[in-house]
Amino acid sequence: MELPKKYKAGQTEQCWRDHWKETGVYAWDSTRGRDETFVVDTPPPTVSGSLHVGHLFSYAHQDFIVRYQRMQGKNIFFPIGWDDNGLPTERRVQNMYNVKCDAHLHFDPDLEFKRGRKGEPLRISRTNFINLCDEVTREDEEAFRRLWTRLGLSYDWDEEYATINDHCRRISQYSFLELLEKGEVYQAERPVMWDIDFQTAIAQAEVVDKEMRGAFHYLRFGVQDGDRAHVVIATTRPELLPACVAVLAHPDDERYKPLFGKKAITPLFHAPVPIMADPQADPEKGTGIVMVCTFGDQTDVEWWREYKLPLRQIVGWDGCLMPVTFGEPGWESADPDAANAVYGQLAGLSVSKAQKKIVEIAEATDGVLDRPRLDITHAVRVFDKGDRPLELIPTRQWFARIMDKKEALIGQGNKIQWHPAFMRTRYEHWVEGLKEDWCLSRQRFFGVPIPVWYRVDDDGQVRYDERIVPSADELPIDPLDDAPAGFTEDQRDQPGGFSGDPDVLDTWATSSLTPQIATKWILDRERHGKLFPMDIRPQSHEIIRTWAFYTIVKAYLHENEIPWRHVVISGWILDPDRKKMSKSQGNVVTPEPLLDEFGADSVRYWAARARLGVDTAYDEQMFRVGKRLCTKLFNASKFAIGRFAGIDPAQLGPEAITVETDRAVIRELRPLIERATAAFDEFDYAQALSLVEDFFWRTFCDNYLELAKSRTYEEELTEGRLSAAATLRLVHRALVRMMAPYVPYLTEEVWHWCYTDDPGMHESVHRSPWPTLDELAAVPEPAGPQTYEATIVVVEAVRKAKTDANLSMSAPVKSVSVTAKQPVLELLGATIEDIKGMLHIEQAELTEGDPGEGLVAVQTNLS
RNA sequence: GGGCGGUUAGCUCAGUUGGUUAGAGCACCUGCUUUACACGCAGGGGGUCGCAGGUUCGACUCCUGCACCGCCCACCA
Repeated sequence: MELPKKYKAGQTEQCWRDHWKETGVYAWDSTRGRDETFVVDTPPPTVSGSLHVGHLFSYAHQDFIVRYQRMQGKNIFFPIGWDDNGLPTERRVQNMYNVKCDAHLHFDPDLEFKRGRKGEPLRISRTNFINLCDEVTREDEEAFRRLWTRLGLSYDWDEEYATINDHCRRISQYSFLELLEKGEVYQAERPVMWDIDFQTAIAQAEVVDKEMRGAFHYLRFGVQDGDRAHVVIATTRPELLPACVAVLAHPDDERYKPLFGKKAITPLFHAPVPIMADPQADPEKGTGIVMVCTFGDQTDVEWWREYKLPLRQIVGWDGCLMPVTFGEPGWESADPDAANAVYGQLAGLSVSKAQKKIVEIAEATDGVLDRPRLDITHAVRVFDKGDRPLELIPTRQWFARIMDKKEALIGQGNKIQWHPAFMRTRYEHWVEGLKEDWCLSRQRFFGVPIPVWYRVDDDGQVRYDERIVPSADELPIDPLDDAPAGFTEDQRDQPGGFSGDPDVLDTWATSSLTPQIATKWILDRERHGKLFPMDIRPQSHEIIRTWAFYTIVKAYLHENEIPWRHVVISGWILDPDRKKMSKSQGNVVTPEPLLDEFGADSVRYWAARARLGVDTAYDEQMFRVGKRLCTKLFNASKFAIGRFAGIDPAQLGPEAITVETDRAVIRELRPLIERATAAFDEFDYAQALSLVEDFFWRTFCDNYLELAKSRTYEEELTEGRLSAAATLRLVHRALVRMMAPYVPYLTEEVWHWCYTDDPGMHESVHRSPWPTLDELAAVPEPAGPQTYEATIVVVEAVRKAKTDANLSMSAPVKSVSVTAKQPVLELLGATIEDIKGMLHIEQAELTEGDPGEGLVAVQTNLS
């Protein structure tokens, strides 16, 4: 056999990719049982984002675990999907094609689109829009597919899905309908968190804090029938003054006690509002008395509900102030003309402009402002994909009941093993901190339509309480394009007809079903039963509150189950300044050039060095280290295999291992296998790698290969040469397999040089069994436990002597005298010939005696 | 404000249930063309393990407090 001279990663990778594809080495076997199957709930990457090295990192982690499990004989279910629905894609499609989705339009199958079209945005139906999104994401998916394949991720590509395809829509809509049927999903009209740019409701999980500049404005409210003329209220939202419905202070607050039960008069709008006592009012904040508006913040909503205050909504869906008229019912004012004169200047303005305007007006009006404003910086709530602060706007939305299940959901979290374990706490705290039911509906387009129609009564009013739902076998449907059974399209939005729900589901409502999507759930209950609950969910920590949480919710609501037994959490890749890599930060490193330069195996090595849950600073040096390991493995393999290649494998069984040095190194291999296996069983691929790498480099290459080398060059097929050859084969074959999860290309290459036909092994290293102690059981233990250690002590002493004399390792040594106590001396007697051969020692003298400190005392005589 | 992580060599990180002299890789220094590999080999320098207490025969490891860094959550009149 002619082995290649140099290791070239790029050339071999493509060859093995093709080979794996042809042989179906990563395919799931649907006939095998659940207990011998390892099931992964793979995260479907958001395809509209840009690719960066962080992707390689966490996806490699999953693959290490999966490849180990596969070598443990497990039937692997490792699907891959693409998360393509959602806002980022919508935005890109709108810009690319200059289109705008209009939910009132109908699907036009003949519509054609051109990129970069000028002029007014073309209004198109939801179905047309979704098709367009679908088209665009297909290109992105291709980029991911190429990258994942290059990285050597061992997916079963037959299980590929995309969250917007018919299958996912079917599963997602079915989930919604089943929960509706169970009463776990309901519709309600209530104030919800609302993004004024995307003009949609959002859920608590999508809210983030953002530091923004603001100011306290001190407004003088009049007091009816009071001893004092006014109270001063501090507010950061003066533009909401027209929406003020009450004024509150703490019941024990002496400053305001006398005012409770009386009415305050709002400045500028002259609206009488009740002054009430409430323990939630904090005397320390602002001036200790607060105005309740519909709605400034979550507490306003609570007070509004508790005290059944009237609704005075002024902020519309677009974040602009709506027209209202003071003096009309619900808009009391002691001076409607003055109020309307002021409000007339605000109506139509955005909240931020309205704020500026009302402050101007207040400044120009006597007795409104009590003192100059106080500039502050404070955190406000914004949509995680948005920019401007959220508003609370009363709208009709769909919700899933989760508030009544917090305890149960924490219980579900406790049944799951989290890796690292402390990540469970994040989950728990998130569930404990939930404030509202999960808002499921979004006023968006590229998503899974809510599969509901409503009756329209004879007066043309939509009757939201009279729902029409499709049957399971009709799914997926789009209620804006499909008519419900028993109706025809011309009855849409007509008196006596029907109307389709215009909204789509939260993307998480679909993403939370990745297990059910992959198992095919309702479509194939038997298959679902074989795969669910799954074994692991790999993901990153920032989506514990979304993806992990919602998936646990769905599994609980549908089947009262946990979705998976383990959650494994990867850390982030940070840039060298320890900032998270993200497109918006402009600090991303694109992955393809790295794969070109270092090869997939080296990049995987870099990923494998990082433990679960630990953020890692990007360091290109690690790719070089990985590449070095690959080169070393290549060269050592070439050498080791070359030393036994000409010998009939039948002669190289465990019974051939007769020399003490060989038995000693195999004794060292045993704990390595045990410890690496234990680490991998805990998903600690980083620890396993560190153990294997250390053994490979130091014990195998630096020491054992050199010790055995002289015997392997013996001309006759002596017992010593046979023993060395058998040991090289046994140890090397184990090490290649233990490195296979990390460096799949190179190990497959090496495997194919000589191990494919071994009994008990597989054609592919990736289907060959992970090493076990059983493989070594037939090799006897060395005479004593310290053979290897004592031998290395001697070797190191002689090496040091050579180095101190600035000599080459091949320089001859006249003599070495070794002093040790009897049992150790005897062990050394069995390996001394190897030591002599390794270090070119002419004469060695073993003397019984006290070595002083240490196991062995060594005296080296160089010349 | 609450919580969760972290703080070990110049850098990046290991350190198994407390037990000799705290490890690795990178970087640095010295030497070595040695028939697998100079992408290598051999050797070396470099750390009072964030700070202060405590428990213990013994603490990087356990407890308490503090400081700093990161993250999560909350507040945000």
